[in-house]
Amino acid sequence: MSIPTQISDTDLFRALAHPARLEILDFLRDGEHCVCEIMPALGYRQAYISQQISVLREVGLVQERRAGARVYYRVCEPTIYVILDSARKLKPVAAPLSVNAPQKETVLVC
Amino acid sequence: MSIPTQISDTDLFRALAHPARLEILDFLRDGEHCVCEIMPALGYRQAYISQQISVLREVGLVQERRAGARVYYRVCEPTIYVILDSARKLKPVAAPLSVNAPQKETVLVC
DNA sequence: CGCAAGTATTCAATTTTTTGAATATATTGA
DNA sequence: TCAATATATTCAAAAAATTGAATACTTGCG
Repeated sequence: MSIPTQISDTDLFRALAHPARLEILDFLRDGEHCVCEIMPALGYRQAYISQQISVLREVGLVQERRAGARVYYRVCEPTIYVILDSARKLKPVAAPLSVNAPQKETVLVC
Repeated sequence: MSIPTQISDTDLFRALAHPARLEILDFLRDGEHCVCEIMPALGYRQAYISQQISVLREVGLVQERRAGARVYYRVCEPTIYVILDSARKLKPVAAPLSVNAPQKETVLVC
């Protein structure tokens, strides 16, 4: 119940390191949506979506707006889309690991 | 032992969701460094650094260059610094959660 | 009030991640 | 070849994340 004064960068990345949460964030790109709209769009159970959204809320990525029995969520940090898009633009150069020539040099003991 | 053809965005964020790995990435901002340089700079054990670097390697963020007994690591995806810097620029607005006025509107059953 | 729709929370079992310890591998030089 | 330096890997115990199930809460309406 403490007021989350400052969210650490690792906490933010942890929140993003989850497929369903990324789907939710993507679904909120065009503005706010309530859980009952997200549910059929992404095909998850209601409780599951609430759980994941609560993680996004904890790190301050989304904000809620109550409208009757419904709660509309919206991303309150547009910067996360910069982050998401940058992450997806990363090249898939994951492997090669070109081990170059030994490159003789003065070797000092660490 | 498979060739990591494509790294998912969640895998990338998972790799970033760790304080020591972020420290390593930050330390590599100014270019390549070997484990024995990272060790004293960050104050972690050798094996620990190797473990964390191996995670960064798996997602293709760093590349190695052997020079004698040493292995120099460098970030091969400069874009991650865009991501890191963007993440840190996020406002700490994590809490307020201004629950607005109910805002009467036509309510449809989901 | 009582019910139904919409949403949130709690709990437990499973899975994954973390991390220290031990050990293995690679390279260089005597 | 042996020893020393540098790095990587393996393993197991602890900690944390995931997720389904059950349940609680909130709102509006009759």
